[in-house]
Amino acid sequence: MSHFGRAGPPDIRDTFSLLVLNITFRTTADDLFPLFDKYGKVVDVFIPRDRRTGESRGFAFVRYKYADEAQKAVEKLDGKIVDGREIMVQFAKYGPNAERIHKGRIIETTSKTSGRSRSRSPRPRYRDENRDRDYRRRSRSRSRERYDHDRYRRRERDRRRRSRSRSASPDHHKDRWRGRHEDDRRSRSRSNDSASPAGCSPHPRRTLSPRRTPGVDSPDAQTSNGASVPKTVLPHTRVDSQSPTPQRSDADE
DNA sequence: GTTGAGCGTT
Repeated sequence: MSHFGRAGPPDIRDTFSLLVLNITFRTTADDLFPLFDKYGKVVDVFIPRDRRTGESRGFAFVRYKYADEAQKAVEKLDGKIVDGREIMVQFAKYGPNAERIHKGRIIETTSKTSGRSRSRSPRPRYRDENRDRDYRRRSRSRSRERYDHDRYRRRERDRRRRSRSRSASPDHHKDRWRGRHEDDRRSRSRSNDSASPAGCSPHPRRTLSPRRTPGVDSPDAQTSNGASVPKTVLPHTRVDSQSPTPQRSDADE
């Protein structure tokens, strides 16, 4: 819907993509179109938004037909206050296929792309010396190099679910959260097993149970009882990932 | 209702 009625990339044959950063989260392509269209022929304006939340990610792609117009728009709209925020307009360094593009234009053909190598690390070359615009306020942009895109990923996760600070008392909190957010228990389950600070959540259940697999792993069970007892899985397992019904299991109040 | 580093879709 963000497009002008087009589905997917319309035509990126000789178009120049401009990356608009620092835009507000509520800025839509319709708001940027008239803005960029005034400086040149805008072929398409696309604003990547989250698949889950559906909100804008804070940047947009304005595709121009000519480089001169795009360049002009960069100098004109770069640093412009849009929706109360200072946007940053610059040529896209990466194409839709995560390929290197020159001046917002794709230099390499998509057929030549051997996999989408988004590794943009070993390329701290030209950055802005080519740009005619002055350095206005790029204090964080510099430091951004040292940071990896991991931070970006982490931020995305936070977007979905607030920062779950388990530093407090996850014991009683966990129970409450489990009852409210059962859809995210999968994520927490992985983390809780991977990262478990000492003294936070001891897992005595990890110890070998006296009876686990009757007849195969626990010959002791049948020998002891003298007969294979069809004992089902005990509630001690407490699997909060396959039990959508948090009925009384181990913690009966 | 929030946040703010970074590069994209039917």
